Amino acid sequence: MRYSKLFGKTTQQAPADADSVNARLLTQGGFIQRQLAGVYNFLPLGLRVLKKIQDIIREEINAVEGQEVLMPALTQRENYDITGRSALDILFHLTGHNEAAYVLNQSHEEVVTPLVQRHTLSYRDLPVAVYQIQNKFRNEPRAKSGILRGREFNMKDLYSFHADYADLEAYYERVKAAYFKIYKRLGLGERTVIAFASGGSFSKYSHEFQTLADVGEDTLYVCESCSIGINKEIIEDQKGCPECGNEELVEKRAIEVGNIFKLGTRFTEAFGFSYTDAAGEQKPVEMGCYGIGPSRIMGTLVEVFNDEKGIIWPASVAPFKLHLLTLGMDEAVKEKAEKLYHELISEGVEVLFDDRDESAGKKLNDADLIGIPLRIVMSKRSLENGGVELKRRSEADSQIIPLSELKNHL
RNA sequence: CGGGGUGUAGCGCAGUUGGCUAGCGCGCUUGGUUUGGGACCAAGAGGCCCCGGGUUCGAGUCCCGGCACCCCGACCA
Repeated sequence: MRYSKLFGKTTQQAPADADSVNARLLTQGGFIQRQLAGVYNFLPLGLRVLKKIQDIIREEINAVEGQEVLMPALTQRENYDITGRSALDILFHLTGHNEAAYVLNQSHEEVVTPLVQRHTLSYRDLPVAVYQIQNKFRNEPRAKSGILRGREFNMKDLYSFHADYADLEAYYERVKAAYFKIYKRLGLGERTVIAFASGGSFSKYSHEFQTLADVGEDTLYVCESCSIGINKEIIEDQKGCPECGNEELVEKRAIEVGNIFKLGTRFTEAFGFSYTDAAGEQKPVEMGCYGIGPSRIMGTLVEVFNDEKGIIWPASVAPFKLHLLTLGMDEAVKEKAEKLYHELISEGVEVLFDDRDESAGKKLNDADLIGIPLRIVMSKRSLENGGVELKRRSEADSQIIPLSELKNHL
């Protein structure tokens, strides 16, 4: 991609309404554009990052036999009346023709349960797990912190259905393990802990995945030897670490980046979702749900990986693999850079090529702001020194390498 | 839902004891000179001053009403 043609450029001026580091840097970098409080446009650069996050999640959920579907955002209110959730404050309500009552889904239990029910009659159809990556709508009393807490936000939600509770528990552990893999691949593994939170009706606890960060809205009590946290909601009931009993818990701020629940029969019973077992008997279906918000992950990454110059993306989610730029007006240099750009593209390397006739300061600062992990500068000076300058965004020093060695650094 | 605040050029803002042709910085356009950490000179373009009423010789400015948005708090299966 040529930066000169990219839709969504950097801006030097921070937006007046940016209330957080992620909102400011993502907006200035040309990744997102605020529509209204808690609702954002994703520009090409931002969408590339979001898709990479989604793809990592998708791969790991596919690996635990989740099957991807796409459910509607719009649903008849009746489904929420059935489960008793239509009075939820966060639910957006709409009215259609003839006063028909609709809601925008804040979560999809009310859609997925009858959907799976329609296709699951026998024990032979169980277990089954379906998921989607789609936008959720929550009428938050106050949206805040850029894309960390939106009124419309992107979410991966997985739902599993089981013939008995033991099978649900076994699958729940598999998803838990998949989640750890996901955070590791996203570069968040080291600072993300699993936390015990209130469980709802059928299990003592649910589990949250919490990334430790000062900007976080949640207060956690962390056992540093087990990397386990306890949510503030339940600290009264839970004395000490549930794993090792350690009572020396450290208070920390964290961003909730995932949440998994054993729902039991809370929703399946409401819809009368049962199945016929091998003996011909009707049995209740046990259900679990598992969420991760890719857009919130994106915001979290910016909160955690930045410096005074801008974003420092982990390689796994960076919008491009390398940022190539020329300095100076020398025509021979420009031609050589064009040639390199075409070579890289033909080899399938994701490259952002800043081909603009801009000053060195502007181009280098833009590269720092955008935060692509690897920066390649080609200039008269670099060529005289034997090649191109290579610099990692996460490191202070650069080095000159011969063009022929560039591939070894990708 | 309480409390506070803001709507003026693409962005950030000034102008508000009523008064001239509504300004500044950045950005944008054109030409020229530049090019290793946000260059310089020159010439330009760009405004329903949130909306609707009212007062007045005269309203961005005052009054009434509305709308939108932002921040803090409460809230966040």
